[in-house]
Amino acid sequence: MQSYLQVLKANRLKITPRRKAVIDIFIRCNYRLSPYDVRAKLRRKLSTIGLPTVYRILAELKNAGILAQSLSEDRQLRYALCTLPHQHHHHFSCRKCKKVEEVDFCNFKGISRFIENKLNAKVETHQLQIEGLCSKCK
Amino acid sequence: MQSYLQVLKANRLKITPRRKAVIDIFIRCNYRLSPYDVRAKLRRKLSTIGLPTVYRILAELKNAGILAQSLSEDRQLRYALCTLPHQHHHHFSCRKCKKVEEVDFCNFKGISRFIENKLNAKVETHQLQIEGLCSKCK
DNA sequence: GGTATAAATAGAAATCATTTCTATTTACGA
DNA sequence: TCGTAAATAGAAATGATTTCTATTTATACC
Ligand SMILES: [Mn+2]
Ligand SMILES: [Mn+2]
Ligand SMILES: [Zn+2]
Ligand SMILES: [Zn+2]
Repeated sequence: MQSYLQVLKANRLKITPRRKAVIDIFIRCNYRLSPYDVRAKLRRKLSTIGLPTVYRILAELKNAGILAQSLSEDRQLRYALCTLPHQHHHHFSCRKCKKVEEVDFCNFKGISRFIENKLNAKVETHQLQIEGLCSKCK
Repeated sequence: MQSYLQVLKANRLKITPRRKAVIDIFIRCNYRLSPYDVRAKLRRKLSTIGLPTVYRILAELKNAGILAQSLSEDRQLRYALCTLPHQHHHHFSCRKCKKVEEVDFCNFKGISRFIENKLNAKVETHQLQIEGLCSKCK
């Protein structure tokens, strides 16, 4: 937690009970959570928290590199902790329990070369979502 | 166009002016289009077309394998023609002009093995979006 | 420890892409 | 040509997300 508070400071975000509580949720269990999920969990500790506050904090933590944002199949927002914020990598999430794990590996160069050769295009970004069953759920 | 009408029949979708017009748009220029984009183009040919009709036809064509669905950065729906519906592949789209091109190649096995070994998980699906600048725009 | 100030928050309200509903029209098999 | 299920238009609803504004709070400075 301490290091996350440093990140908040580095991003000029004040250390508030709401922000600490959101980070704490993800530290305890790193699953893909919707803003509603996060609020439900927050309500156990904080008597009140507005949904706009949840949305804002999640976006701030994403911008600070603490959370990774993704979209679920129903196109709604999901967030999970990202513990490798400064290196290029991807995330694996379990279809059943929604657990998220880091995939500190990317073999995208092959496709990139393929595209640059065959289409004569310039590849700039790629976005990969990997799903399956985690070790417990499979 | 003829072969697309076959696909409609195979999917028990009636051949209507609306559906033909939508397919025609994508055949003429294969770009990532939003439902609004599609309607704007349709209006040049068809006096009236309801937005719900556009949404429904796009979803039907996606289910029939004619269109590929994706999400833009603002999380809204986009569609483009998919000319390789029965083989696993990905799509490259130009950030500037939105042109979409098939990427008939996937080197996902490496990451998949990495995950199955390191996380002891079972990988089931992956979803890859590749963006950059096409040959004309770069 | 005060205090000033900008940042953060709650709650209500707005936004707007997408979906649902229903009456009418249309494609097409018999 | 006709009957019928499918397709459509237009209005309305939905619901996740964002905006707005008055109030509260964290913290830099003394
Ligand atoms: Mn990560
Ligand atoms: Mn394709
Ligand atoms: Zn699991
Ligand atoms: Zn281009």
